[in-house]
Amino acid sequence: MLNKFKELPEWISRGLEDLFPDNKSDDTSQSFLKRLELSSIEKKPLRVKLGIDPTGTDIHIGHSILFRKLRAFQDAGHTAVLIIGDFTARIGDPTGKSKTRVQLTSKEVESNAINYLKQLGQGKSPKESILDFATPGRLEIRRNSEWLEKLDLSKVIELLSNSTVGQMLAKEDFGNRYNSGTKISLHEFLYPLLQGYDSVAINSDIEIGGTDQKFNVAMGRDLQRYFGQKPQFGFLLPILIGLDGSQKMSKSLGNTVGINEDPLSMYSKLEKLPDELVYTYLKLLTSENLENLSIKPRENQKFMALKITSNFKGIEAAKKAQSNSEKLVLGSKDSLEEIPESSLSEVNFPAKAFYLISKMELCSSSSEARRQILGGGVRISGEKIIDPNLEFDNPEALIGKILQVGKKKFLRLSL
RNA sequence: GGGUCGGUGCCCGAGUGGUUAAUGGGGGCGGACUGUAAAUCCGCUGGCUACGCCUACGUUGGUUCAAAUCCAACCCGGCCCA
Repeated sequence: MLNKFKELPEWISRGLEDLFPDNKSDDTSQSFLKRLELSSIEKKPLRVKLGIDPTGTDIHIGHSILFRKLRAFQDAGHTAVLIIGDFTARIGDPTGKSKTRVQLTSKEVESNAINYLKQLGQGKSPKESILDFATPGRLEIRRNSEWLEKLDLSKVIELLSNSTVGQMLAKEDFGNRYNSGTKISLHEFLYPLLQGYDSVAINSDIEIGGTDQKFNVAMGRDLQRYFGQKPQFGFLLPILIGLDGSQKMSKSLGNTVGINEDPLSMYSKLEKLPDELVYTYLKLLTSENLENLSIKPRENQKFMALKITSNFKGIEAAKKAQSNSEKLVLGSKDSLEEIPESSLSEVNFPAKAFYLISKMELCSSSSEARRQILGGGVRISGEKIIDPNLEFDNPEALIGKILQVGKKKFLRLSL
């Protein structure tokens, strides 16, 4: 499958799912290779667009595939144009949605945006960050309210005239929703056009996106041509399947690994990834050679988890996470190097077991805590407790002990 | 705007006056097993320092000893008509 793009350098083709247009002609708006050549002849970096809508607060490793590719372009000397969709976030990308998205206020959007940039490594050295924020000329950060807010109605109508209802309904998501009788608000039709107009506003040469973005990216080409620009290339990367092994990684499905999770949690989630996905994760999220993987699935899982974790957290932290994770499984929690400590100061004594657990935030509610105890999932320093009403008169008896719910949630009690 | 159908717990979906925190499935969580997995089996799945109390079936009122279930108005969605 990599053969599909065999004439392209590895740093470009790795993980690439679709590149369009992909003609062999000499036309620099039809052949990606020619466009690349032109850029190097003219010594003019390509402008590589990636748009993010700051709708949530956490970036997960699925998103990072796109950023990794963007970074690869930066490292090759091109200019990454990161578009913060502060305006479009207020509409909400209908892509992949089965219902209308909630609209956000501009305040929420801005604080999300700042959070995103921080997660991408703003302020850090290129070595430690996901994108290169530091090298001059490699990164341009733009907010699309800059130009979208200024569009007046006549311009909007002009944009709208570039597309048809048939085209919109041909787009999978709209089509499905239309056919299943789910609401589609008119303003949602504007979204692809606005995203496309972003490409015009920044004069992009390439737009990076997930495969689900094909429609929107293609719209950018149409509009660029309409406005007399050389149309961009669509550079589509796969949508990462989440930890559940079946659905795309997405926060609302709870199958994500966030890039600002602590190393142990990141590693432990990754090391139990379904076997079928291990290869894909290695391909999309690391630069490792995929030729000589182990024949033992378990080894590969660990290798993958280690590599990805060290990508985000550094090799030291990743190794530590691996060894801690192993100890965790063997049940010898006492020997763990890093158990998060948690203070009992919020707990009123005498305290019953279920109350203690919910207060320590190992369960989401005291009822939940009660159930966990009854279900046999709670241990104090390795010893299973079965009575939710077990009472502790004072904190002294608990200090230093490890409170554990299930296999993954635990902490050491302190004053 | 008119007609019509519908809005139930994380999701889907039963229930159409009274043992109801509400059948069932999915998902999730916990336990056993295992490769820390998958598959399988078992249990749990509103909240509250709890043998009791509170909040829940679009919203607000009403009828009733009693309502998710009946009535009214309103809000939201689908479809048909304009």
